[in-house]
Amino acid sequence: MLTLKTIQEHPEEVIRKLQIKQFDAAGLVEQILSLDRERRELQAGNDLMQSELNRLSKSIGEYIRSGKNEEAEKAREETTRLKEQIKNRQKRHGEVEEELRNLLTELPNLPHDSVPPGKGSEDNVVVREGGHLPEKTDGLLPHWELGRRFGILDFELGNKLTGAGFPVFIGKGARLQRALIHFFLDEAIKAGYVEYLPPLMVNEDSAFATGQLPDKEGQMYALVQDRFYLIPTAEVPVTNFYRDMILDAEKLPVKNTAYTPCFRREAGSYGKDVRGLNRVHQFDKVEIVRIEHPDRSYEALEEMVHHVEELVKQLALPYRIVRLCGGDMSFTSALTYDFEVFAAAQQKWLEVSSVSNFESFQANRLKLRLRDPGFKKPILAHTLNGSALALPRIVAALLENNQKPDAIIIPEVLIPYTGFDRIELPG
RNA sequence: GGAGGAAUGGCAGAGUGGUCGAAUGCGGCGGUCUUGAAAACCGUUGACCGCUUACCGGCGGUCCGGGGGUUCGAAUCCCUCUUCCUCCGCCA
Repeated sequence: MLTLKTIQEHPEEVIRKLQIKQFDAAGLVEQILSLDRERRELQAGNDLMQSELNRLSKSIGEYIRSGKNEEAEKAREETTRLKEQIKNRQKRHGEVEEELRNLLTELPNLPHDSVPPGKGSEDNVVVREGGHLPEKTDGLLPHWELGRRFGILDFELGNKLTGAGFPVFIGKGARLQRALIHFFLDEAIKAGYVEYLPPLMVNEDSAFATGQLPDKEGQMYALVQDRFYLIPTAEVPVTNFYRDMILDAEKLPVKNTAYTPCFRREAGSYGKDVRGLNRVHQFDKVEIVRIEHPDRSYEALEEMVHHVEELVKQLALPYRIVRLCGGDMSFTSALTYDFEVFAAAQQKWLEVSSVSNFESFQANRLKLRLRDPGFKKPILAHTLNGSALALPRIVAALLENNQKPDAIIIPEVLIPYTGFDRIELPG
């Protein structure tokens, strides 16, 4: 959520910057500004009347204590009239405030100056590539075939238990999952992140604060009876730790990491790139989350990109880093880098990580602030997060890229975690 | 699941209808003293909204777990939800 102050002080800049995100904000901005004027007017009037009422109430007390019952009765009558007025105006004030809040939550975050213009993924800018693309790809099997052949991954079984998009990992396949999670967490801890194991369900307040509600409600699995939501990413619980908090600026940065399963309905995304592990409803992910001082959040973003890059490098996967264009960015992000790895059999780039700086957009909803001696009042913190990493597509690429006719070779860095260096055909 | 108790400022903890944003202690910040520090003493110490102001600031409003109610007036009374504690039952 943008702050009202930003909109009041730079309305034309807000409109111009949101154009880069392919968002026409002119109408909304105007509505917000006029509604805010109304809100302030109402409040000024209400405060005045409330002040008068408080004064009268006090005087009644004094009259009664000094035995002036007649005066007390007179003042009492006056308050009845005043109270009626206040009640009506307060109702309107409340409505205006709610409406204002609703409108504010409709505005996306402003893109950073370095965000390239563009409409969709074709306009994203590749900032760096690494690893080696496979030389020959003839005859390579896609990972869903490999999963079946090697007996490590079963989609039909998941279908039977739950439905499409809930794969079951078996034997060395399951072990590989666990190894990857362990490896990713160890690397994050080495880089100074504190590990958390949070709840996998959150309440409405949490879902609202990180922006899943109200817009992306349809993307989450809801537990209707208890009004909980299954988390679509660890970002939700781990960022919500800091809801309604004022942190000491000196105690920054906050660097947290968490492994969680993630649950996504993926409504409306059927039909394209959904085969196998490319898009599933439940998957494992290690997330990194940071809370930073506004002065150094972009420095932090670069550190996070570097961290994720080291992970894909160590896994020896061909990768590229793209800076998302305005039209392809998320609602809440100011700047996002996506990581893609190349899956040799599908001959496709698969997104495995998204690293973003939300600046103060998320902090404003969270009411996450910093006490900085340089400022009289608490200032909004900056929040960032990134996947480090999401498992299914990493597994897809590992299987496809490391396949031999009779085995799948495990990357060296994972062997201490898996306890084996290859997955062989079942006997 | 049953019975009882509780939720107050960064923390501890007083306050059971009016002058209470709230005693007191601790912590934090500033000062006196000191070569420096500690101790002691003095002062100060929340968030949000609005009006005002060149700035310092000033004025008004809201906030005592959340929501609703009673009352001229609520931290205090009533209803409701949430969380925590004690006891009993059940259970991994």
